[in-house]
Amino acid sequence: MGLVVYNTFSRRKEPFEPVAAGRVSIYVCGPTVYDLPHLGHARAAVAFDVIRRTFRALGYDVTYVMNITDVDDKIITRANEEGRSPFAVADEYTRAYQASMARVGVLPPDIAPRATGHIIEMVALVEQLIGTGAAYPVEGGDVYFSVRSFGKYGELSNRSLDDMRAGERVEPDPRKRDPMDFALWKGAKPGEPSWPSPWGPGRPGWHLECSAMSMKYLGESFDVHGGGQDLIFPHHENERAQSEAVTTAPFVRFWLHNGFVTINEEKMSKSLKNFVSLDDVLAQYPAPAVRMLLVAAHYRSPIDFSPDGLDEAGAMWQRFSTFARNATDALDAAPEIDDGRPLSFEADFFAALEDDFNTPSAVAVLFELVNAGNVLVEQVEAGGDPRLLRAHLATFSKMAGVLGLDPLTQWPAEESGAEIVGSLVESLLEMRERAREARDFETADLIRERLVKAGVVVEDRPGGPRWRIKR
RNA sequence: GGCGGUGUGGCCGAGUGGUUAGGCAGAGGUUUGCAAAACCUCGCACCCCGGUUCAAUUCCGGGCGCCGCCUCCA
Repeated sequence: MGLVVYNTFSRRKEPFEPVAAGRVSIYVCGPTVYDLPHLGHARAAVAFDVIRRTFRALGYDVTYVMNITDVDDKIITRANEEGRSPFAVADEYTRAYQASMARVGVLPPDIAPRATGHIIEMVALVEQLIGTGAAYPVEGGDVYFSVRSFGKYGELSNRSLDDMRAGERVEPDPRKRDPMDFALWKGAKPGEPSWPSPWGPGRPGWHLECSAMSMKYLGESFDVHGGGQDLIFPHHENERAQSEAVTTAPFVRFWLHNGFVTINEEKMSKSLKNFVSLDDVLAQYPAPAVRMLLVAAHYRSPIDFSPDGLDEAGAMWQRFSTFARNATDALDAAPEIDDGRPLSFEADFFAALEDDFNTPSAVAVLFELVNAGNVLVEQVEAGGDPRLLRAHLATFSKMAGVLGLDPLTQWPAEESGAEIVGSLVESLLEMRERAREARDFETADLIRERLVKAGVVVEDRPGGPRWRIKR
């Protein structure tokens, strides 16, 4: 089979072939840190986290870079509103972003470069662009990129400069040669953070950092560049223009873009003020449910956010985690034998992921395994051969882990005081067992009802009761 | 207006030229002191109109609906 990936550039699926055999270099546009991350950020982070894990599972040596944009108009605006330094704002929300993403199981990138740490590289890039005639400085310390100088401008987003001119909405800056020219470097205004440059003190334009940092860490040509669909134009178009105007080499082989999270069928975004912060969602729903919601749809499709959707995703997750636990318990009582035979589920699972990271199909395979596995659990509990179940559980763990949804290795109890709660539940269950032994079911049921009310589900098993927290 | 995407059973959501997606919810059953969990069974879906074909939800053409980008945005 082999991996096939949808490339925004060609607008079709293509067989994946990396620049260097066996290795994959990935650059994903990270957040501009001026506010708390919302569900949309989580969607992008999880989408590319799964993509990254898939590459790894397929045997590639992966280098994964996600930047932090920590100098930007909005950060400055926010800092001014709050009367503090832009650096403090950026630092606060960088931490918030990293912490929130970790909560939904996103692995930290191999490299997480910050724009402000790469001013030298960016200035050098601008100098080279001026040298080739692709950029020009103007009065006021700004430097612009000349889109007309780059013949391939518009190829990525599939639009022509002439068509776009019709859509001009703001009156063009008279200093620009073409209205579509964009700023590589912005001359400093009073009160703004700035760095010295040949064109006077200033700061980098938004697109510049990604060109400078991706090429620094991954080379002039790398394999995968990712981000939200809203970044295709102008951000990625401009990045490509800047980069290739200097190197003349193909900047990126595969452009991947994730779909949006919507609310009431409308894009979630800061400007529409309809966003839900990730932390707010996590305060009400378990993290694995949130991740399940994101993984149960294809990464290029929109996902509509709703409480019902999260509840359903939570139910799906419950089925995963219940199986893992039931299987583990059944196997604990069984002899340690493993015949190491690969199951057909594994081939189906990876075939799904190799088709443009089709996580919904992959999830379906996991459910099929869970179903077969649950049947085996009962057989093993009845004294049957544990080998097949052991293989199922191991395979399940491995595959679910590729999606970042392995109940066995992830999602430790976040609740503070979990141990205390645990011992209290155990005590109550002990009393309930005594009541049950005395056939005092009234008392036994009362205890169980109270526990259920508190969010604890009790399961009576042949070997004694078992409980779990349900939200 | 330009460009891109999309329309699947109550809901979410894959996919395919003729053969079971999967899940959630719901109904019945097995099991259980009762539950929970699990298992079994059930609903015969593919926006509309043409066309190609022995056969189309799947291909082609047209139409309608919805979403996104074209300005900062994951």
